[in-house]
Amino acid sequence: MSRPVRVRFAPSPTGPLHIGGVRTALYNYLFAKKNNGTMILRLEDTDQTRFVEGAEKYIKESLSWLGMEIHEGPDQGGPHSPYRQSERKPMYRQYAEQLIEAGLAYYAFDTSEELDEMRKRLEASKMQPAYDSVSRMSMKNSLTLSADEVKSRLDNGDDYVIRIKLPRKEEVRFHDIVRGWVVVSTGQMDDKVLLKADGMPTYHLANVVDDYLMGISHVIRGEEWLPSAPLHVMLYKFLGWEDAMPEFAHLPLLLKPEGNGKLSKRDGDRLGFPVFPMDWIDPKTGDKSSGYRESGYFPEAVANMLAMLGWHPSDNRELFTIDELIDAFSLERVSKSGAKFDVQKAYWFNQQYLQKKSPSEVYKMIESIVEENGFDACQEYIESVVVLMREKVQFAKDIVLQGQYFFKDPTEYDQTVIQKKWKENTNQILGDIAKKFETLSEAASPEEYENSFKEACEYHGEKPGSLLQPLRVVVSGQGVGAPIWDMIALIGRDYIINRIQTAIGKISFSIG
RNA sequence: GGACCCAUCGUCUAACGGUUAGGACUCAGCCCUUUCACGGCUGCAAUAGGGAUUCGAAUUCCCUUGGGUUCACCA
Repeated sequence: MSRPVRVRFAPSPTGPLHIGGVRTALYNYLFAKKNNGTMILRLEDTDQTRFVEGAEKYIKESLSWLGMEIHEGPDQGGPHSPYRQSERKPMYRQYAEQLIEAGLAYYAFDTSEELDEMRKRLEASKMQPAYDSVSRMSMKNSLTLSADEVKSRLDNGDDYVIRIKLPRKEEVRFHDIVRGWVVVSTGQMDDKVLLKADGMPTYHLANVVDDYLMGISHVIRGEEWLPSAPLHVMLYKFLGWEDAMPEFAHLPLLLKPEGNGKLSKRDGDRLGFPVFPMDWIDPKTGDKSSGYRESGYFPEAVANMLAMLGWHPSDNRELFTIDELIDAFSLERVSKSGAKFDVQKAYWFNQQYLQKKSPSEVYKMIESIVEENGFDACQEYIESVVVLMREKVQFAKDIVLQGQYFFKDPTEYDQTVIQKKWKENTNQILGDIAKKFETLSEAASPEEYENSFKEACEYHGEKPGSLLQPLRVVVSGQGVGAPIWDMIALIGRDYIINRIQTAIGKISFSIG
């Protein structure tokens, strides 16, 4: 009961880390930190055919971007090095052989053609196409072949795999922290391969052996592993490690926002939101998948959002820093059902974090965007823009993109506002407003601009409200934007006067 | 298809067997701001269906339906 909490995140470096995988990592991390435990990163790279250049680096960078620290792993080392399964290859065979000696596993020499044939045959007779306690007796393995033939095949160097020998009918039951008791009969399972012909272990063997060797106390992983969990339980039993078996927690899946099924790479492309934590360029095809980081999301916002997709505290709180998540997290409050991803909610989370950031933090994020757009402004000016624009946008970059008028004169003017608000004398009044502004000092306050504006309106007998939108359009080109007087004061008297004069030369009143 | 998992507003979710079934996102309206946004208030909106147990069921049990995962020498 009181053994130290040791959890692992065990991705396969076959591509970019999926956002669902990120959430699995996050839950592992939160659980570890909550219980003063250890977070281990283990690379499950036993399939040499699926190795993808850069995937391991991508995984580590993603975790680090989101603020998850790894306590033991390929980079930080640890008492159970190495942490890449390919480098642990020699360790697995002995356990497979131990099972053979105990009569709990066997050699199988079937070719893939023979396996296909067997499956087709069983399917044709409406049986489950499984390599199980029944069908194994008609295959080429150390259960059916004579001891001499097995030995000669082995000595001969023939290809073989090692399969687990499951009892014909036995109930396997285990407890899952999020799902309760799960019961499956071995009659429904098949004799899975443990050691492949290339000498590498399959996931099942490697996973169980490593979890045992590394003292893993809790296996927290996606629900897609639930069907193979009984096999893992059998392996613990067969290897005599029942007492050290970790507790299981199978997490609900992240589902498509619309329609059915698991969230996939294509959904992001189609619906316009990232499915990956960071940008990823496929080294083979060159295809680019966009990530949260490059899309302008804050790592805290992404972590917060992910945490709330499948977990919920006992109160109604939704905004949590990582430390607060650690404090509040518990596996018992993870939900059972899959969660559909909601883009709107993701925007909302990001917006909430944007509001909390200090101007200088936001400045750092958008500095490069200002430059990329060819704008020239000092930090102080940009930070003032941040203060005025921050509440209107969901992403920091939109401060620049939607507030371009802070950095350059408008070249186009919102036509719908012009059509709606312009009257014969509008240009004339705007011109008078510009003249009023000329009497102000260069460092005039927002209030002074506002008063001058009101005086001009009054002089013409116009309600200020009817000129407010036109003024905004000639100054910014847009019908909506930052608070107008603050905006004008920040841009500066001479620029504003110039903009008004340029605009009234371009905009003409027309009836209809 | 077999096995397993799941089922509360459109979405994420809350609710010791006793609540007018709560919150958040979205949407609509109002207030604030002489615009927009933020914020505040209000509204729309759910226990998949059927049985059983119980004084009482969203909550326990069974069936149906629906959805999901998984059935490789991939993880």
